[in-house]
Amino acid sequence: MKRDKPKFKQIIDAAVVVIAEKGYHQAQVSKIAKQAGVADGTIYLYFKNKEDILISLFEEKMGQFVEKIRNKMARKESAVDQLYVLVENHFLMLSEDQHLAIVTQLELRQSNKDIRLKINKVLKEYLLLVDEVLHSGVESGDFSEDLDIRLARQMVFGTIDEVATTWVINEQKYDINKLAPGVHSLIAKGLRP
Amino acid sequence: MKRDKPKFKQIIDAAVVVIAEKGYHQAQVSKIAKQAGVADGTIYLYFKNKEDILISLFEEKMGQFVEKIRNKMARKESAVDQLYVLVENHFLMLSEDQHLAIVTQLELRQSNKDIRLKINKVLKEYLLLVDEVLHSGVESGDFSEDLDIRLARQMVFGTIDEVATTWVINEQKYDINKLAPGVHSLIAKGLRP
Amino acid sequence: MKRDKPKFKQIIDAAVVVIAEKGYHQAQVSKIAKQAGVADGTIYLYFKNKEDILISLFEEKMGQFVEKIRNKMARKESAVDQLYVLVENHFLMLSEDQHLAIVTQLELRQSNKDIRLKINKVLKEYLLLVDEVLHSGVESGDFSEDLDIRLARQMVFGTIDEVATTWVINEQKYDINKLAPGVHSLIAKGLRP
Amino acid sequence: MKRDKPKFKQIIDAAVVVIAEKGYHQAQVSKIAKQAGVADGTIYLYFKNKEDILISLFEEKMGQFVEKIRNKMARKESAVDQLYVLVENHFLMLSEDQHLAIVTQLELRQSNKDIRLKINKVLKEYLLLVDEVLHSGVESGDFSEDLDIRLARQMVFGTIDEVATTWVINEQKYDINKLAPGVHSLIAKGLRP
DNA sequence: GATGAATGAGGCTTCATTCAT
DNA sequence: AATGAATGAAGCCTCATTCAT
Repeated sequence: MKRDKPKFKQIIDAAVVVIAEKGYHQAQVSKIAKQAGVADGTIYLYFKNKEDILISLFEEKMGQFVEKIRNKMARKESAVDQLYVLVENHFLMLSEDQHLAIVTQLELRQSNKDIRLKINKVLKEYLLLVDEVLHSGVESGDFSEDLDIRLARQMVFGTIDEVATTWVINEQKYDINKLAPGVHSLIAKGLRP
Repeated sequence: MKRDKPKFKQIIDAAVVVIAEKGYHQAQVSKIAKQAGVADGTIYLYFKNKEDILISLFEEKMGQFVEKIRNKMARKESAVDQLYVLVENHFLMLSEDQHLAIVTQLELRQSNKDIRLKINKVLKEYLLLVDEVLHSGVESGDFSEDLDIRLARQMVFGTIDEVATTWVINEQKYDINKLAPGVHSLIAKGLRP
Repeated sequence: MKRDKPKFKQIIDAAVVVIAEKGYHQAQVSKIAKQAGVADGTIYLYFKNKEDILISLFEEKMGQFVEKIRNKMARKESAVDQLYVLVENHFLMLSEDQHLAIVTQLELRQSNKDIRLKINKVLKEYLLLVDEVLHSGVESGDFSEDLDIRLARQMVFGTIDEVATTWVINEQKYDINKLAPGVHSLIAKGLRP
Repeated sequence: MKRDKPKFKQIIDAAVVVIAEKGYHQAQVSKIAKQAGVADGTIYLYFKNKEDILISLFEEKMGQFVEKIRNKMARKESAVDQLYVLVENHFLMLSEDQHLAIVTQLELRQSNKDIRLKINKVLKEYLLLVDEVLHSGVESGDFSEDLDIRLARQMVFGTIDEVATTWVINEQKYDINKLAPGVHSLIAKGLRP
């Protein structure tokens, strides 16, 4: 499987660095190849085309992201606590990889519609995770029983995403992890019965 | 003043239509010129460059947007009611101009970092409006006294924006105006003392 | 109409020169543009793509070719004489434009299938001309009454084309016009009753 | 000798199949290797480069072709009969290997000038065969004594080749063997005293 | 003021060939 | 002898912007 070969990850990591440092439109395949330490043509042994690099990048990183959060959330009982884990780790993981934060919050958003549609599919996994917490919260009575799950999910994701994007736009000058309690509080209160 | 000449608005409106219908990356200057009924070169009598069209577009439309909402909000006394006016009219104005909704929620976001930074400056005006409501709500005791205004603003805007974007991605199939009460409720509860 | 603008012909003539001198695979668009004295992009104001240059080239030149020969043939009464005019002028026109001869006999034949199919359509016009002569010859009794027109056409064209190609491969060292009587004699005898 | 090892022929036959089925420009070395059931690198143990495959292909196939026809022609006495054998077997051998017919009549002609020049050298053997028939015909009085051998050869080859090419372009829909008498008649009459 | 023909820089991708195993 | 992963050169086309009319 291509995804398991070292060069696959090597190229994806190179793409993250190049896009973060040079910007989406300045991230030529040749620059990514150079950063990865391979020839231009080698890229195409592992990826169909440039678009495929970006989508794979998102799949790979977002996949780990969702899995990690899912695991950590499983250890908490209450939906409110799970929600805290979600917010906390979302911020934690962005702050652990500054390049990736720039790429996902800013650069990848200027990709064309095709790429964004495929990225959205990957994102669905994350949104499903949010839905699960919301459902379980409604059932346990932690959250309002007439919660519109779809709207609530949009509030949760919209808020977290906006906070993250603002942090990246401000060049990650402050510690986003410190914002987790405040964000969680705003969200959790909105969801309460 | 160029902004007041008929062709200035004519070109901006043409840009909105072309971008909404063809997408950001297919919105060439020549297409905008054709839609506006002027020659390519004429564009450059009214705008410095293509980037300037997009920023002016956002300034023009967002300016009217903020002004209208500000007026309507002024008629309400409580911060909670003002917040409702904000949400309601944000959705109302997007639903009144489907092309503009597509442009601001989807297409303009794939512009490069430079343009997005300048757009963000225009957006500040709107965010200030949110801040005002939040401040007045804190002062009146409607909202929690230890509200982190910055975070709260990000929740308000992030939520509204995410709801709007989701609606546009879903091709405006449902009536976004009907979502205003639910969105307001989620937000307002989050802000409560 | 684009075909009538001076730059259209200018670019086609440049293409003939470049292809003849550098060869089909070395005839980059930028070289053609340089030879034509225009910018690379200007090519694309007159032609859809590189393929379109080649097809237009063939259409333009072959069109004139067929028309001239048709006019000259009209002045002759007997099919045998018309056939002589055909052979004579085919050779004459190739010898008048050495570059074009190289392009049509050698270089254009290494184009891909798509281009060759479109070139074949243009060639049909020429083959129809041959068919007309053959038919009239059969009717007048100059040619055998059980002539298989299709086969006869293939002999006529195959022979003329082979003679022309051989002449070009031999770098046009001898005067191809002098071969017209011999070629005509071989062909005409083959067609006789 | 490399030519006698099984893989040599195996690769050439694979090349014929791939070129016939995918077309000249889609016949990458890797596809030929796959079809031959060897690794890409193995090709280069038997051939200097890709060009060498194509030329060897033509040599190999054309060599057999000429030899077979020469043998069959030897059994006939008169030049006219020998000419019939030539035409008949030329068509017969093309119709016996449809892939090879496509390759020699259509695909190999889009190779670059270098390859085509080398192919022409191989073709010389065949043309010499034609010359021999023509000479013997002139000597025996079957053909005109002032026959221009060079021109006559071009007529013979040009006609046969054009008939064959037309048949391949028409996807070998009809039986080319049935055309041999007609073609022979056209040619032989042209050569007569 | 208005036009629109002309400009020209810039990057993704393919594929013949090599060479360490 | 055989493999196949890795290499890297090379060119078509788009489109924002200019400027002579």
